[in-house]
Amino acid sequence: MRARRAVMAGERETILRQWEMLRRIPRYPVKTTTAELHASLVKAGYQVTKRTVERDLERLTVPFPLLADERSKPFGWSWRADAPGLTIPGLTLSQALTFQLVEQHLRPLLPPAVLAELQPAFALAAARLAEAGPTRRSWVDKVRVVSPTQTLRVPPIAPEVQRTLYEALLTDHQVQIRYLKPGEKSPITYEAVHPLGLVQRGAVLYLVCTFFGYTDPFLLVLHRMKTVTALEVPVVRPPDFDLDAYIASGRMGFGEGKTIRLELWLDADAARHLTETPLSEDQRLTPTCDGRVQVNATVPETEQLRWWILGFGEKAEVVKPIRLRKAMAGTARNLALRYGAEPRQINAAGNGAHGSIEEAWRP
DNA sequence: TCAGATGATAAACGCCACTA
DNA sequence: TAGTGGCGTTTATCATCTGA
Repeated sequence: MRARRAVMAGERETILRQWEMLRRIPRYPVKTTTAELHASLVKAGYQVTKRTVERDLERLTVPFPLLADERSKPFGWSWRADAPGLTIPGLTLSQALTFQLVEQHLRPLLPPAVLAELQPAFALAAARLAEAGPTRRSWVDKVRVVSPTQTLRVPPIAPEVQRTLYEALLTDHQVQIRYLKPGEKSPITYEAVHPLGLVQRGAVLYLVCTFFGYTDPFLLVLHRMKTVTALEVPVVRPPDFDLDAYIASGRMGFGEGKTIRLELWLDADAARHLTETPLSEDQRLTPTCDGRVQVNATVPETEQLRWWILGFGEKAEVVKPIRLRKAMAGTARNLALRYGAEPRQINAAGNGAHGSIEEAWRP
């Protein structure tokens, strides 16, 4: 009886040690050696010989997808690249769901190498949701992220371009980019581009970068890049550059980084959502005498702001700044011209007739 | 200067004895 | 009886030497 108990204690020790070993073996292409594993286990308090580690590895290769690179000594041990993750305790349903959401929505932003590393976790999450049964599996069908604006198709990005650029961004190295500007027939070459950040805006991925020795950040669109070549030269970051501050300045909305004090009159129903999702920290909403709502807020002056206001149609009226009001009035005039003309007239005249419609429109 | 030979060292593995 | 340590053998790698 006492002997059996001692054997069981030994078995438990062996299982714990082998479990520790499995945790210490990296995923391919990273490898570890028997000596490294042995040193690591000894450090963790498992006083065994290297010979035992060798035997353990040999045994574990049968039930687990382990690889031994025997092309040279010492052998390199690793988990197979496609091996499922080894996690105890297993993923909870909410963790599995989170992984699925991450996979769906961050895939365009994650470097291919990072995605490859996370692939086993994604597979584990999918398996966890699948094994939860039909009722729980429907979780996946119950959660969606939708765009508040018109959905556009994602433009294709060359995998090699994306891989090289992400790698350079991760390791802070300069790149050479062949870039096809819209309307151009042949690409131009930017010799030494300093990647500073990556921003997804709707369906488009932008590289925030500097080049030509300028410190003012510039935007390049990933799907217009024809080739990206990594350079062995470190990135020089502008000392005061901050990606969050850059985005907050409104540059991603195609502005000049200026802010304006906006006064906008909105129909009450159109203004309702601003009570829950304000335009800015200092936003003020004031009812007007004609039943509308006066919105005052400090916002970046961008094209995106104009598109947002135009999206309300006749329900929005810009009061201040005057410059923006005039721009909106101009857009409205042109719209009235377009919609006032018969489609046949537009086809015949190319851009339509103006006279009577121009006169009929009163700001 | 370079290719081949040689020796030292390290790693892998087989085998045997011990132990709980 | 399974797990382990330890020893001997085999093999690979690397540094050094030698001769063309």
